[in-house]
Amino acid sequence: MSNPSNTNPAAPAPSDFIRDIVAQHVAEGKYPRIHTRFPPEPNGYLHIGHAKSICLNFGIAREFGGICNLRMDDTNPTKEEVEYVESIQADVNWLIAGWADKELGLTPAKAPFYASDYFDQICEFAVVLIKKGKAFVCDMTPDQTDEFRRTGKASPFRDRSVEENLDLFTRMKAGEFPDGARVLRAKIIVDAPNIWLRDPLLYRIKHAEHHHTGAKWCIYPMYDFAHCLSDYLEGITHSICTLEFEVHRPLYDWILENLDLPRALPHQYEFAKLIPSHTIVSKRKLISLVNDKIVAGWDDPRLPTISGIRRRGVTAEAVRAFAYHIGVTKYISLTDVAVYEHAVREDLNRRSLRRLAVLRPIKVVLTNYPAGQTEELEAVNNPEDENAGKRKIPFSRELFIERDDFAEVPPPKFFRLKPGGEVRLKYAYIIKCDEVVKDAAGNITELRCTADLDSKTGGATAGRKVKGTIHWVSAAHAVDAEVRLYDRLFTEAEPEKDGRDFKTVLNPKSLELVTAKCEPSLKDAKPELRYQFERLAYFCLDRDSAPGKLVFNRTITLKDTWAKEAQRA
RNA sequence: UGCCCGAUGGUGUAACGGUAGCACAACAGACUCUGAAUCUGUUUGUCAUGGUUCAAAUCCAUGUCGGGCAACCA
Repeated sequence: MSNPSNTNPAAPAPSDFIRDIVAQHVAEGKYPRIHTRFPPEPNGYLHIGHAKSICLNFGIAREFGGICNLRMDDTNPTKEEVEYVESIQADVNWLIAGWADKELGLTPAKAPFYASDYFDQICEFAVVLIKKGKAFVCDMTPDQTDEFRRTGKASPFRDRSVEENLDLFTRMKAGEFPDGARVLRAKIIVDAPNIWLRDPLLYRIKHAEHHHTGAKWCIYPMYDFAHCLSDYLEGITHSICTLEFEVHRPLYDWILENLDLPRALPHQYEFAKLIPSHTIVSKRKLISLVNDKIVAGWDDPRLPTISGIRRRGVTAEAVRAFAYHIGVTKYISLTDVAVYEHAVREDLNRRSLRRLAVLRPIKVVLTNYPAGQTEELEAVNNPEDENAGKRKIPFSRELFIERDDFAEVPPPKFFRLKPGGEVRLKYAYIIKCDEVVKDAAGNITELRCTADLDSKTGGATAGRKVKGTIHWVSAAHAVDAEVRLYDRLFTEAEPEKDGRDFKTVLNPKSLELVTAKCEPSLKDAKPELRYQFERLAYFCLDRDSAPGKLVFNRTITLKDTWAKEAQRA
C-alpha cells in the first residue's frame, strides 16, 4: 500500500506544513469543525495539478473529521460554461469515490456549491462597505485605473459621498451603464506597497448571461471579493490555494475584517502547485493540442487531464497515492513523472489480472506436437492476490510468440528463444528452436520448434531449468484486439524550457497502434477491470470497444531492465 | 523596479536548536515458469558568507539564485 492512510488506520497519516497548522487548530479547539473547499473555475477541464489540490483539501477533511465543499468559482460569466461544471463534478466524484465521499459537502439540493448562488449576499456586503465609507464607485477607464494603481495615485472619484456611491452602485446593478463604464472599488490605501491593497476592484459591469444565474445580473464580483465571502458564507475554516494568491491574502483578510462579521473568519493558506515533468498543464496549451488534433480530445489518454488519466486506465487510488508521495510545500519544484509512473505501476501490479497476449506476433510451429490437439492449461490470474483465482488457456501445435522474444543473432545475455536454444512457454512446455523459415525477402515467417513433451508445468521434467520464460498465444484460439500503445507525450522533461515551443518536442511515438493476438478469455474483458499482459504492460478496455471489437489502452509498461541492458550493448 | 515567497543528494520530501532520514531514480547482487514483483546492498545532499549558541539544515544579518504579483481573469 503506497498510501498507508488509505486503508490502514494504524499507518501514519500524511504530514505537511498545512496539516500541521490544521492539527494545531484542532488541538486548540479553534473551530467546531474543520471545513475546506475545492473551488475550481468552470472554464476548463481538471488536470493532475487539480488532483493534488483535491487530495489535499478532501484529505484534510477526511483526516480531521471535517467537510470539504466542491464549489464552482463562477464569477466571470464570459469564460464559464455548464460543460465544464459537469466535467469537474464527474472528475471530482471519480477521484474521491470510496475515499472521501462522506466528506463531500453538498448544498441542500445535493448539488455542488456555486459562488454565483451568493451573488445577492455578496452584493449586500458591497452595500455595507459603501455605507461604512470603505468602498466607492469609480468612473475611470480601465487604462486610467491601471495607470493610477501602478503609480499609487488616488482616483478622483475616491471621495464621493456615501449617498452618491449608493445611488451609483444601485444604478450599476440596475443596468443603467454599459460594460466598463464604472466599477466598485474598495477604499484601502492608494499607495500601499502591496498592489492588491491599492483600492482594488470589487465589482465590474458585464452585461452577460451567466451559466448558472442566467440574466439576473449585469454586475459581477471580482475574485477577491467573492472568494473570501463565499468561504465565509460556507463556514470554511481553512481556505487552501496556490502560491500566486499569497499576495492577495491581505486583501482577503481586509474584506472579511471590515464587514463586522459575527462568525469565525476563514484563513487562507498557500502551497506550491504541482509541476509535472514531460507534460504541459496550461489550459491554453492543452486546448491547442486538442484543436490542432495532436491529441484526440480532452480525454485523450496522453493528456494529464483527469479524464485522460482515467481513460488511460490509471485508478483514482493511484492518483491519490501519487499525491501522497509528492507532499505539500511552498517550494516550487518539478516533479519527475517517474514518481507518478511508480504510483501507477504499484497500484496496477496489485490489482491487475494477468493475461497472455502477443503484440507483434511471430508464428511458431511445434513439429512434434499432434496437429488438431488442444489442451487446456491452468494459469494464475494474479500472483499478488490468491483470491483472483485461476483460468484455463488453450494450447495447440501452432502458436504466436512475441517478435522481440526471438533473435536469430542473439545479443549477449539474451535468454529468450534463439536458433538451437531452449525457452519455456509460460504455463506450458519447454521448446527448442530447430529451424528459422524465411520468405524470399529474408523476413522470418515461421519458427519450427520441438517441445519437450514431459516438461509441461507439473510434468516429469517440469523442474528442468531454462533461463527464459516467454508468453504465447495459441494461433487457432487467439482473438484479435486493437491495442493503443500510449507513451509520454513529450520527449523532454520540461517541454517549454528556455522558451522553446512545446510542439517541437512532441514524442512521435506517443501513440502506436497494433493488432494483438490475445488469449480467448480476453473476449470477456470488462471496462472496470485492469489487465497485465504478462511481460509487457498494463492495459484497460477502452470505451471504443464494442461487441466483437476489443480495444485496449496501454496504461503503462512494465519496468524493462532488459531493454536498458540491450541498449547498453 | 516595488512588494511578497522560497532554497536539504540526480528528483521530490522529512528532521520544529541535539545522530541529516524516507521515497523515486540510478547502480550491484539474490530470487524468479513475468528480464515484472519481491528481497539485500551501494552511490550522491543542508545555496554562500558572517553572527548567536556548549551545539545551527533549523535562529539572526547580508548576499546569490529561483519564483509569484503589479488583469474590469481566477
